[in-house]
Amino acid sequence: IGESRLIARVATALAKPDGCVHLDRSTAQAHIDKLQIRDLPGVGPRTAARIWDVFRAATCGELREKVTRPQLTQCLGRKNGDRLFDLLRGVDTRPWEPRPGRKSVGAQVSWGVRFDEDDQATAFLRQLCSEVCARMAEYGVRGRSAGLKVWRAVQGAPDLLRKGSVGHGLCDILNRSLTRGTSFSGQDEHELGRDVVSLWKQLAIPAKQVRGFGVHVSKLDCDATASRARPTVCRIAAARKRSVFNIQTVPEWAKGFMDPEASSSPHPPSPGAQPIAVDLDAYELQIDSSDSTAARRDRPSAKKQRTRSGAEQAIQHLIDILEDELRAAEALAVQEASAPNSSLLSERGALTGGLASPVRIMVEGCLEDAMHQLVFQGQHVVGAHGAMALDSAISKARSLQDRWKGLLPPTPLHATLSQLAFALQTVWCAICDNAAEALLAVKPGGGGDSSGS
DNA sequence: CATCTGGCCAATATTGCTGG
DNA sequence: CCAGCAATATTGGCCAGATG
Repeated sequence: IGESRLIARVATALAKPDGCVHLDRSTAQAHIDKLQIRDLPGVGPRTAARIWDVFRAATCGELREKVTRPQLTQCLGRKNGDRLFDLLRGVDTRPWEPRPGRKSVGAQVSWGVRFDEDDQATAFLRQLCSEVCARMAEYGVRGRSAGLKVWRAVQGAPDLLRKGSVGHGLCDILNRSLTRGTSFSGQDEHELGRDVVSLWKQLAIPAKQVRGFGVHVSKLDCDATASRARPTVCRIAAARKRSVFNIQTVPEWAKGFMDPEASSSPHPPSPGAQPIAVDLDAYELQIDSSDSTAARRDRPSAKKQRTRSGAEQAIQHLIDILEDELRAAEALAVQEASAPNSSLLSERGALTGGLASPVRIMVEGCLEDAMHQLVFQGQHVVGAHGAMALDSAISKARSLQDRWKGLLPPTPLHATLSQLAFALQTVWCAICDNAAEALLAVKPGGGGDSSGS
């Protein structure tokens, strides 16, 4: 726990395993000084090497003592130099956005890729373009820029650096892109393929040296909020029926969930069931540091009070909703157990071989302690945290709330519960909306992990 | 011995900065 | 504004120690 993302990250590292550490700015500095420069966000191997070449500094403490802001901006550029100078002092102003809007669509394969002939590489690229177009069509976006990424094997690199016989091993990664006046749509597979293949030909790399390809379309001309990054179960559920999933507002489908007329769900919710959704905008949430800076002195204490109590209300609100949802889920489970063949889900399950094994949904919150594992068998919640029931998970959330009260700034715990709600909401949507199909689509044939997680 | 739990890491999917 | 490229974020697979 810290006042910035960087300090929270340092604290998290100190807290492992199985603990929790709260660092304020003054105590954080000593820990930041010990970090390797490479450990700072935004510093990769090239930047770290450059800093070593110019300043002969390997740790944050060394660099902080040796270098002025102008020296750093001269070495790394204005933006990176300024940012790194601040990070060295624990100042990290990056905002946290749980689900930023999508800005590109792509697909890449860099595992198990081997070609003998150029034609094979070209055919593979066209397939990749086809996949990208399918995703663009699914998300309903168009884009003007096509990008190609190529993994090229470093000649003579030792096999030790390769995982198994099909890993990409040590590679140079090359990027090329081009921007057009008009945009590609999901139907423009041929045009995208033509542009990407021309970028590939410009590189003139022998097909035998290729270890992977990536194709990306960016400069999207769409409502960036309409398609969220990181598609998982919710994307599949959403693609089937719903258009937007956004925890910050009550989604349309959640409203529909309450109205049997508006939903094709085979399982109309029991009377009184509430969708798990919370309007975060209704609460003023912010992380307060515990030190007394001028900014804090200037801030009215009444406002601080409101902030904290708003968050506590939000947490309570979420818990109430979760408990309502649990009751509704239990009622539905009982109803289903008494007439299993009446449900569309059961029919689909029979057709596809059913969900033979439980489906586990992992929910990771901001706090390790708040990790929950929900287990579904078919459409029934059969456990959480292994044998723990869903209500126990909620009890655990309650005990966490008590445990951290007074110590924890409001946001992290609230975020944890929001994420739990998010997952429940997503899963609940999927369950009510042909879950078997959606979940089997996630992992066709249920291969891999025997529990189908 | 099976399951739980936490952690690591490669693969995958973006995002954002700099220099021209 | 664009191309090139470095870096981050997220996911899933796997593993090993702990636990019952």
